[in-house]
Amino acid sequence: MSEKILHQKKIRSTAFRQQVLDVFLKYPQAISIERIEQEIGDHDRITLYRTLKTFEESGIIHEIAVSGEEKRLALCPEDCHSEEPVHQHEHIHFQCKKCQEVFCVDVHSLPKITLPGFLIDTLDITAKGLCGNCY
Amino acid sequence: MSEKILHQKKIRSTAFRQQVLDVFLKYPQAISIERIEQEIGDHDRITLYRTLKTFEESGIIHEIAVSGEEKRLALCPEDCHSEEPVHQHEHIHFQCKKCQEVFCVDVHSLPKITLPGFLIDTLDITAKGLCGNCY
DNA sequence: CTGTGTGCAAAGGGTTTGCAAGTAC
DNA sequence: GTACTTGCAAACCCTTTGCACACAG
Repeated sequence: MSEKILHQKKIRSTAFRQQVLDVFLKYPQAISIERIEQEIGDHDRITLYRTLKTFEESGIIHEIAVSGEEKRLALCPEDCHSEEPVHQHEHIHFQCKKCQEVFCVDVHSLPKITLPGFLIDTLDITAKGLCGNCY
Repeated sequence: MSEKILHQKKIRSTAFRQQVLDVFLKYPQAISIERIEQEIGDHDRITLYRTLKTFEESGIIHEIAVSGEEKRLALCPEDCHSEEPVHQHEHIHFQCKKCQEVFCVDVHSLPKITLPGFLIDTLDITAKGLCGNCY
């Protein structure tokens, strides 16, 4: 599975990359680098950083900034071919105030917002509240 | 002005804090730590970090996470009494794709979003596009 | 075989901690 | 006077860079 994805995204399939990608496939939510490190056990941290950077540039994962907390990473939707620094997905992020987990949630349409004096192109929305496991 | 705000927020008014606060008062947009450092000239970096932390805890400023970029800081609305780690304001953030500046923009009402399986409490929205100076 | 990925060492840079001296109130 | 703030030194830790070796295709 992970091997297939790597080929599909046109990057070399190595044991380490498969291992890292498997962590993303295992979790439905957005995860921190710390979590990844716990999951893959003994490893070279430098290689991990380079792997994550490659994944991001290849449109495999995207970064989610969370105010006051460390950033999270999550799988992109399968159809992401973005080589742009900021990926465009039709989804929003949800952070649970209790368990702190961050989820990517697909939505059919994003709300429309207009601001006088600004030309809005894209929306990046992070909702907060309680996830299904916590209420 | 800055002295008044510091008293109002019940923290000691020192020369350094006034200097830092003046930078925020000078800029309408959210600024990076780098920008603050440029503005205040020669200074002790450690004291600056502690000052910013104090400001954040006192509800004077709030942090804005921007994916792939360094975080920004901006003044809270005057009525912010939030001692919570995450402040609640009825505004959204806007980042210009050309000049990269981040603005806090007041809105009368935030859009309503519902997600099956999630209980949404607050929305954190960052719009991207072009600001008035860039189009 | 050739270009790419990996792992180690070292360096870089932002941020935090400890503590003594200075300052607001 | 007392508690808080500042500034310096040092430490921390995440992240990047350089380079030789290993490996995918």
